[in-house]
Amino acid sequence: MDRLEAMRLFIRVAELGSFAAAAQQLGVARSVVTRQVAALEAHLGVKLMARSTRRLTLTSAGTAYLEKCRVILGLVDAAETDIAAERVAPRGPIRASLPLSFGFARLAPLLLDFAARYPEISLDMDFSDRRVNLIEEGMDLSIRITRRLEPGDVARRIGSGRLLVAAAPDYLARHGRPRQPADLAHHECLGYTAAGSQRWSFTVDGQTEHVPVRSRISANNGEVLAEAAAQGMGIACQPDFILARFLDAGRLETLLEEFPVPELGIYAMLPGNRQIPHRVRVLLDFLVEGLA
Amino acid sequence: MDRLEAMRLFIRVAELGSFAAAAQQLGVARSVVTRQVAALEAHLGVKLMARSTRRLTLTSAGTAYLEKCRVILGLVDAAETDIAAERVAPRGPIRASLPLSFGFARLAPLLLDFAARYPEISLDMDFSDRRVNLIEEGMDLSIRITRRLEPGDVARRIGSGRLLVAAAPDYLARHGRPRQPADLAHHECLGYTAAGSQRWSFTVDGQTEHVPVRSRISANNGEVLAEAAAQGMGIACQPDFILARFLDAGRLETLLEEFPVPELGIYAMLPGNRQIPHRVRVLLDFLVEGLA
DNA sequence: TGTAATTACGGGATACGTAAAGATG
DNA sequence: CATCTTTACGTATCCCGTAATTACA
Repeated sequence: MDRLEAMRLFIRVAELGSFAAAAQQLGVARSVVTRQVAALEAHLGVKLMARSTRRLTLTSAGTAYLEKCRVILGLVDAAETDIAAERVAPRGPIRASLPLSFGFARLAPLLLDFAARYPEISLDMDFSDRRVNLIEEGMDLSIRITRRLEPGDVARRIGSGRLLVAAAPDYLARHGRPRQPADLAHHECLGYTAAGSQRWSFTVDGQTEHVPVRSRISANNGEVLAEAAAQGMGIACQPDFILARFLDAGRLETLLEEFPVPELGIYAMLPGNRQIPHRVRVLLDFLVEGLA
Repeated sequence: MDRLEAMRLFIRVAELGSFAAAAQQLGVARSVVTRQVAALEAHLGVKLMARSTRRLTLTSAGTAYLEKCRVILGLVDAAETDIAAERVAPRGPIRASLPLSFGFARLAPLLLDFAARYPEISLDMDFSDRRVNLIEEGMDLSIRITRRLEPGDVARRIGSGRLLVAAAPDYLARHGRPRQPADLAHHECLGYTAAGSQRWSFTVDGQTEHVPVRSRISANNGEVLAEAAAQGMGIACQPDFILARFLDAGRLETLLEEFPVPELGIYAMLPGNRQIPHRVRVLLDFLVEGLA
């Protein structure tokens, strides 16, 4: 039984004081009203109204229930009205800051689809890897790929990634294949930024170990480092979505797979002090679905 | 579609992050869950969750709607829990004050039925016609028959009555039959209390007219006055429920029917300053139904 | 006796479960 | 390829509207 519909009928009957009038007003047969209200009463185990052919009176239970039905149906309608606002064609500009490498690797095709799908939204994308202060910059969102959020961050997780360690086949042929994380100390390691000493993290025997690695080359762009590794310049540790095409092409192969690297979260950092515009929520939904 | 059920499923899916888990937990087929959520989305015109075979994420609309669903279903459950309280067998004493005449005419059989129906309720009835102060007397209810309530009264209308003017056939044969209200001035009029001068009200040409009538006999008991009229002592103006058995027996016949007398309300006066006990509400419902 | 509520009943829509198909990691 | 979601499909159930029945003033 559809209880919401039954409640709607019950309210009308109570308001109009008549089954027949309620039936006519709602455009259904009289028997429907009778049965729905009777079913409601059966479900509750209580008579809601004392009826005769002439007069109709709510019982005390009916009076109490009537008010609750009004509240409930009001909330249902309100919820649907709010949802309806989500359906209007979103429009306006979205200013976003995206990591360059991630942007090219995964976001660009998605954003093209999005632009085609929502022609009324203009995208103002800043493909830089610098950290952006959302509020001062007036940005709507900034995508950040990180192991964990920091306290105070307001963000929505829109996807996941995993760091992989990989090198070119001929590099491995020349320098040997590392068998465990500690072996990396003897190799040129191509990680994110921060030249000189770095520490990469691995899970060894269920424990996270931080292994110091040597790196002479650094860059703030994963694509560049992946390309460097593919050319045999060293061992790269980069997210799967960056390495994917190199791996597919056979230019890189993964290493140390039995020592997993912590998962990366892909987050849309949001301004915490203002309402998220509808068009931004639409974009986020779109990205979540596209990155799934 | 049963939207409440769909909302319940949607909540479970969102909580468990899986259609299959929700289906198993609720003991329905997976396809049911899929269809219900899809139907909900179709009804709202919005995708509530982005799903893949591995990961399931609420959209922004879904997040907002989820909270509303929780509130709504919580209210529905609360309403049904409250109603359930109405089902427990009522018990305890009810102290009531009843007009003697009305009590005998109409209430006595109802109260007998009530006592049989609810053996755990004891009835402490004060059959007097004096006006009772509910609060000071500790009464649960006091039945009053009146044209209208006074400001500040707290009451529930439990029935209706109508004043009828009637006299015995042989009285009419001896004194003549009044044709209009003004004719009553020449008759002994048996009304409620207040001996000497009284005014009875009639509707004449759509206007309410107050007709002065003469009365030498008064009583605070309608049965007594009706009996007096039946014995040819005058013309009675009493509620239909009192005159009924005299009329049925042919001992009285009605007069001036084309001049209607205002309707009477039968009210259960209630204490306004405390909660009405469940057993009293049950009695009121019972009386409403019995008097309909 | 007439009006309103209820019940009976037949046809049609709807919803379920099983099972196959599709998608995804 | 294993798992989860979705779709296809046949069946059973439910629900509606018409019409007969009952209750009440």
